[in-house]
Amino acid sequence: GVSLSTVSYALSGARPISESTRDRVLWAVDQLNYQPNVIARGLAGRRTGFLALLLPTDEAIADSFMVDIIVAAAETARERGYHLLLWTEPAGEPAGLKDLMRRGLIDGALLLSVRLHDPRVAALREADVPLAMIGRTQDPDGCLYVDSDAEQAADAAIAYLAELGHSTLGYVGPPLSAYTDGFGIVVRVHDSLVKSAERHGVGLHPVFSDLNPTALAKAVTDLLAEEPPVTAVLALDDTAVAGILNSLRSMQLAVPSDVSVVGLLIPTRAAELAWPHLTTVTHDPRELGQLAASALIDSLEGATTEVTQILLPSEVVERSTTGAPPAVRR
Amino acid sequence: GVSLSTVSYALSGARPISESTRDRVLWAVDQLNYQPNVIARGLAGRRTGFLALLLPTDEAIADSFMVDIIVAAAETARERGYHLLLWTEPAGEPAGLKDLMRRGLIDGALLLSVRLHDPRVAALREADVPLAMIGRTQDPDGCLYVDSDAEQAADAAIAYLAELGHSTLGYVGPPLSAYTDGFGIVVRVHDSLVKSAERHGVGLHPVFSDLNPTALAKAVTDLLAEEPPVTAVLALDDTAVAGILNSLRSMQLAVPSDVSVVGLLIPTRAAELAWPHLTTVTHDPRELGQLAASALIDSLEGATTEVTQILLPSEVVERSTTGAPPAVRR
DNA sequence: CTACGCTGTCGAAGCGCTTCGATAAGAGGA
DNA sequence: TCCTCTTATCGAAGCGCTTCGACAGCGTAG
Repeated sequence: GVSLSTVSYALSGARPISESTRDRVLWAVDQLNYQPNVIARGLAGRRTGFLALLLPTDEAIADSFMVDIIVAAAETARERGYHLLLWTEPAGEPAGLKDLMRRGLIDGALLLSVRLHDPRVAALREADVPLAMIGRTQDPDGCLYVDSDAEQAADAAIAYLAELGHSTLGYVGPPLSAYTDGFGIVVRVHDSLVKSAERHGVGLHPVFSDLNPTALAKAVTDLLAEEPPVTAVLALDDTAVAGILNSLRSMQLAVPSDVSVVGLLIPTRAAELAWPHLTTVTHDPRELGQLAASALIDSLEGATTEVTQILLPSEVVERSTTGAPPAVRR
Repeated sequence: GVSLSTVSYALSGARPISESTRDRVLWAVDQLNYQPNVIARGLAGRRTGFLALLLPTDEAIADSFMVDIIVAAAETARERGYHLLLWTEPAGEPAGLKDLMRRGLIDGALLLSVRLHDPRVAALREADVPLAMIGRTQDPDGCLYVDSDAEQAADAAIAYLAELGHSTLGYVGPPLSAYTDGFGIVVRVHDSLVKSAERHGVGLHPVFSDLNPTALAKAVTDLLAEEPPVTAVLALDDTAVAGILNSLRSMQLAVPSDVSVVGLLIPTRAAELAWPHLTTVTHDPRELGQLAASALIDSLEGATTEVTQILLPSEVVERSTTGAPPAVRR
């Protein structure tokens, strides 16, 4: 019983509508089970309600918990009335990305697996598409991001092990290619570990290893051959941790009485699948996805004027792979 | 230099256009770097170019390789000019799904983690939305699907172990809730294992276990306490396999000389992360995603009249966890 | 040489919404 | 009482494309 435009205003609230009219409109909407057509709305308005989730396909680091980030982001988007579009492309050359944006399809983009120098960021900023990074570039000034606080996590791990009495630590990092490719988390964790070890006055031996069992066994052997030998091993990836635990077992070394093991930025689920249950510095992929989607939508809707930059703190959760170093050197 | 409609026909091929005109149009398109607006196209035509990827959030079985399926499906969709929309919702009550369809947003849907009785299928068919299942319902007649051939996989595993000389097998299946919830793959693998064992004249002891190390250790202990004790253990999930291998190690049992272990439907990547490298009946999540997306798009575009129903065969890949049973009973 | 069909092109309508400018109705000041 | 200023509502234009019906131009058959 009202005009088309009145309905539109009643639903969007873009212009004042009297309470009685709005009530009638809402009643009718409810009665007819009316769902506005997303496509038409996108055409007419400037906003489309689509967010792109940029998923690099040239990803070197296997992350079995990526799916948690994705699902959490999708859920958050949906709750707030947005749709998440999956866009798979090599991060190195985001050619298709430019087409995507020229098509006027998306309101914003969520970047996964951000590298220190990520060409996608430049492409998006150039096209003036709002974006949120899960991770961050080397210089994320003025750019919205949600990331793990690698510095804090590394420091917490070192402090914890130092406190336990360990004075010589090993770090099994990803293969060197991950550093040269510029994966932020890898570089930041490594650098922070080195700094923290110095600050806490403990020795740190970093090695770079592929994720296969043979390479990991070699890495562990090398660390134990140091003089003095390491009494605790840190690792960044749940696969690496599994390999390290296996290696130690096959060397007849007990965890944690001979060697302690700490997983950096490992989700609870993974920590509890390991055996013994892994002491970790925590990491919550769902929170990462959820916060990033929220922040992006906030900035899209102008809810916040400031640029959201969140570093998620982590804490040490002691499980069964850590203890005091052995009293007598082997 | 031509009319709007001519351009449209030249690009879509919906009506015959002379070669010279088409060439001019294509040249101009290329010159101007023109990208048709997906939204407008969706509004005007009947097709929108969006496919929904239905991701259940009430999923009981942790599948670390879901992300491979998703990425493969997204890549395939993109190659063929479609966009993949992530739609997360409990599979049990697909209320939001109906809204999605009423909105006229999607051309078709890809169902992940299909259950034997999946309410999503009914909802989609009622709304006349074409769908492709990754997995299949109990009675998938007339419905497009791509699934692992659980029957064949189970039979291959049993045949392989029987051939090696094992006569008493154990199967560590997921918790009973997975059966009552009706996860197709779980039920089919279980039933097929039982049938195949009978056919090959070997004993089979199925146990149902949670995925945590304690429960798995208990399951393994139970199996080894059978009379005669099992000499080979099958499992369906890579997490379960890891737990089983750990349990055996801590019982001082050697793999494969004391006990053989076979992973059912495990991707190569997971098999090679285990230690020792796991003998598996193969499973390719990427192929699943790719084929399902292809099949859905084919049917959307009327490329095939028949209903695609693919059962992907798997084969036994012998790695380092299987061998002949021990000559002397422990 | 005319009539007919065919192919290739064009113009216009419309997909379902948003948004702008305009208008009617009511409130307040002179 | 008349005029002005609000406030709530309406009508119409248009977002960028597809698609239908129409029509011009040409070849072919009668």
